[in-house]
Amino acid sequence: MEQEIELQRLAPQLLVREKKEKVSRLRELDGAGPGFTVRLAPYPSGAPHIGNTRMFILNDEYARKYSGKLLLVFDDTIGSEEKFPDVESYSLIEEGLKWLGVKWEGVYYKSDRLDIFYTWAERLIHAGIAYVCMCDAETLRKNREEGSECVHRSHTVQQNTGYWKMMVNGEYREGEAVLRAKTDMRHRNPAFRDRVLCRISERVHPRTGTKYRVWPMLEFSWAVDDIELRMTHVIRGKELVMEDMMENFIWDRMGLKGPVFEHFGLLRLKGVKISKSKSRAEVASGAYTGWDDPRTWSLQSLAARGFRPEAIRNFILSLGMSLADIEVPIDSVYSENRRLLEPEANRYFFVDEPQLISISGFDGNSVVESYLHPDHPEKGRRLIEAGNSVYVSSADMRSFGGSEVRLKDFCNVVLRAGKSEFTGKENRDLQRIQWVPSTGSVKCRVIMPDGSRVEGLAEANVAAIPLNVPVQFERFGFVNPRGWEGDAMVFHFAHE
RNA sequence: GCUCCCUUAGUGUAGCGGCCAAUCAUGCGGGGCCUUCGACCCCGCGACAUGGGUUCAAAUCCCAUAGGGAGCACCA
Repeated sequence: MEQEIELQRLAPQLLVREKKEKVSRLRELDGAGPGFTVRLAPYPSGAPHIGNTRMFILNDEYARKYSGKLLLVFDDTIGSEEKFPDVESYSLIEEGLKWLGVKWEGVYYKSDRLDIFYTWAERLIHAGIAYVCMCDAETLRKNREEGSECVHRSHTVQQNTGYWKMMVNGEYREGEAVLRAKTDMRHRNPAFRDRVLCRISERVHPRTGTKYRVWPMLEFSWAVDDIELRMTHVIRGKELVMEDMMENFIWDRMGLKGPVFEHFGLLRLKGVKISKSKSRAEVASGAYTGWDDPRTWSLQSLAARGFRPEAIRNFILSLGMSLADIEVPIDSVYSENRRLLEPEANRYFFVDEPQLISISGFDGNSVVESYLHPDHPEKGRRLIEAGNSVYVSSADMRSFGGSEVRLKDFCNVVLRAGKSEFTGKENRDLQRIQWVPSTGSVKCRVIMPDGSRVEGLAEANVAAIPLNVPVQFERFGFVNPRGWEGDAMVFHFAHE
């Protein structure tokens, strides 16, 4: 402390703290340079949601950082009973990415590339790295547990080539045959013992119908496409590390060099439940308003709430590339967005659960003038016609009933249900509450993040505000005007 | 259970053998300002999981322990 005082006397300039750059720099990736190429691999089974944005933004951000390329590769293999591609998801994803400000060049579809996968499968068979296995799922599992090899493993290349042709030609039914990699049946990780590369599915694909029945597994399709599409890096969540091993195994055996793998840890948002399959069902049944329903947490729903894409990006970048699994409160996202909305959103009065009071001792009407934004007077003013009866919110009545409050910008009253006494117009340091006139106020319906609706009244000025430009309902929160339902104006609630 | 990963203030995060008496944001406490309980400004609080080792020197490298997470078989 003494030293600091001394330093202050001798060289005050040394004490001036430099404001560090706020932008969090992403760490450098190994081997990144000219030609840097990464890919985005969304699975088209619904709208993209906030949980998917980490992958989107990190890939986009690194592609920009290294002036590289970002390819959009729809990972639309056939999936499973629970997880299957659907046709409207493709455009939902592109729409979400555009909104997020992700820039990609080139769109690819795995479902267009089956012939390439087949060619590679044949190469693996010829190289003796892969074989057709006719064990049923149960037997396969049992053998893996025991580490024992089945008879199919020792078939010749010629036999496997024949079986493979039969698979592709439809001579086996779903579940009757798979293509497996000859990794090692005694590998320490049981899941790695002769993994399945391709399997048969008789489901209908939204893009290719029933044209193909043999579909690659994720890691095989990427072992192929990370080479074919010339990726230099793969940035993916760490839940996919085992897939790296499988891709590397294939490349090693074929004498190929693949991209550098980079991972980020799992991100959980505290207070956010996302279930894509549930959202999909509720959107389809009409229980949700659509993909803009806040309960989907889709990018469409965030846009509807008035989120700025930069807020999401700043939030994701603040987490960096850490491998640690983290749980971050959703409020962190809100505070990033508030930072952007606060200086811009105009202010209006809104009362939730309106309750009418009359003001005794106050005669006549007056016109109240308020700033659209208290910190930016240059944005102008708004006028509210005030009379001797107004609505206040029931919550304020409960909290402040009986005591003197200031009806903001208007007058002071002792707040009572029914008759409240006028106590003056001067601006004293009282609890301030919002209010709206008894006539001419606009009925509002605010859709909350949990899907519930808050009904209330807002000052008449809101009827004329542009849609989809977020405003602040003072002491209520930031809301985004979306349109009208009959005589009620509909808003989506962003956050406080 | 098996395989892999992680651990720095309440929550995130920077840190890559000496520049660390550890960064930034948020949070919390106090004060200021303002016609919002919002925003802004100022001051303060608060962390290297534990134990061993390597080294002249460890938040940083190695080992063990504890805690947390993920993956686990024909989903991506």
